[in-house]
Amino acid sequence: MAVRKTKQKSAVRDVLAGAVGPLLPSEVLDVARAEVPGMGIATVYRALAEMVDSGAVRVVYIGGIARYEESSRGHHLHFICNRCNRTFCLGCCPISRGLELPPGFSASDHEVTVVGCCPGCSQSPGLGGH
Amino acid sequence: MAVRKTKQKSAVRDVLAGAVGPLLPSEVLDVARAEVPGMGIATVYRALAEMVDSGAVRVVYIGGIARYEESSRGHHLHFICNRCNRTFCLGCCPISRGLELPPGFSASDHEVTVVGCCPGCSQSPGLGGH
DNA sequence: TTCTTTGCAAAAGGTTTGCAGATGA
DNA sequence: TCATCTGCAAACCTTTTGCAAAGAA
Repeated sequence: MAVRKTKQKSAVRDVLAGAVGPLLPSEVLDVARAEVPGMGIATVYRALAEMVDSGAVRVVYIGGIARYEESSRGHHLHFICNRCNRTFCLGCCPISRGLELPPGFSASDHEVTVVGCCPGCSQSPGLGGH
Repeated sequence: MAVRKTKQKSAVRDVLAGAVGPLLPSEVLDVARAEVPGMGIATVYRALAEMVDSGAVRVVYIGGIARYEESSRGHHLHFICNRCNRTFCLGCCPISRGLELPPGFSASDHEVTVVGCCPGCSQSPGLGGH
């Protein structure tokens, strides 16, 4: 079960490295195809799964939809604009600095996602998608 | 498009009222069938959608999976045990009391989910599901 | 009666898997 | 060489939709 290096996996890694926020598998494929024409969606899913397993990539669920980003970016707050549907990575997570749980509960992970309106859409009412 | 009252919708409402945390549609169906034998999953989805639209029920996404709970419970912190896979509603949400966003961003909603080990599983190592 | 709702089955997404051929080491 | 990886297509699963029959008002 030796892991091999392929141009498809490199493409996926490059796409995530160049992204400004977590991406959908379909978005990864669209960009990766510029590097590897004819690449298939199954390959994207398999590459992402391998990277998540190795810890290089993290899954972020926003509104029930999985998106992927480099885990080297560290834990942070995600923001999704409900007009243009774009995702952003904001500063530090507000609950990383102290989360109080009732006795008996221990946390191993947490997710925080904020939904709202981004600066671009705030300035141009009615132009956003969706 | 007058909304009618049916035993199926009452069953869904009763199930959510008796739940200790957000439920999956399939879990709602399992319990609702005790009240309405032969009920179908499509009816559950339609009833839940109607209740979400009316504001009576809220969708909670945990690990990319949609669960439903009464919105009358107010905004709070969700906890999912990674051993027994049960969900819990904990106290107040830690970021409701002050969320700072960069200039230009405005929040209309947010989700916080914590993953970890619940009191029951902490006390009986190895017994949990999954 | 009349229009909404239901259950069934098919359709629709997104994700995963099986397989034969291509390819990295 | 040869085990891993890829692309394709089919399989899966959850959620949605079409439709005829059942049911609320």
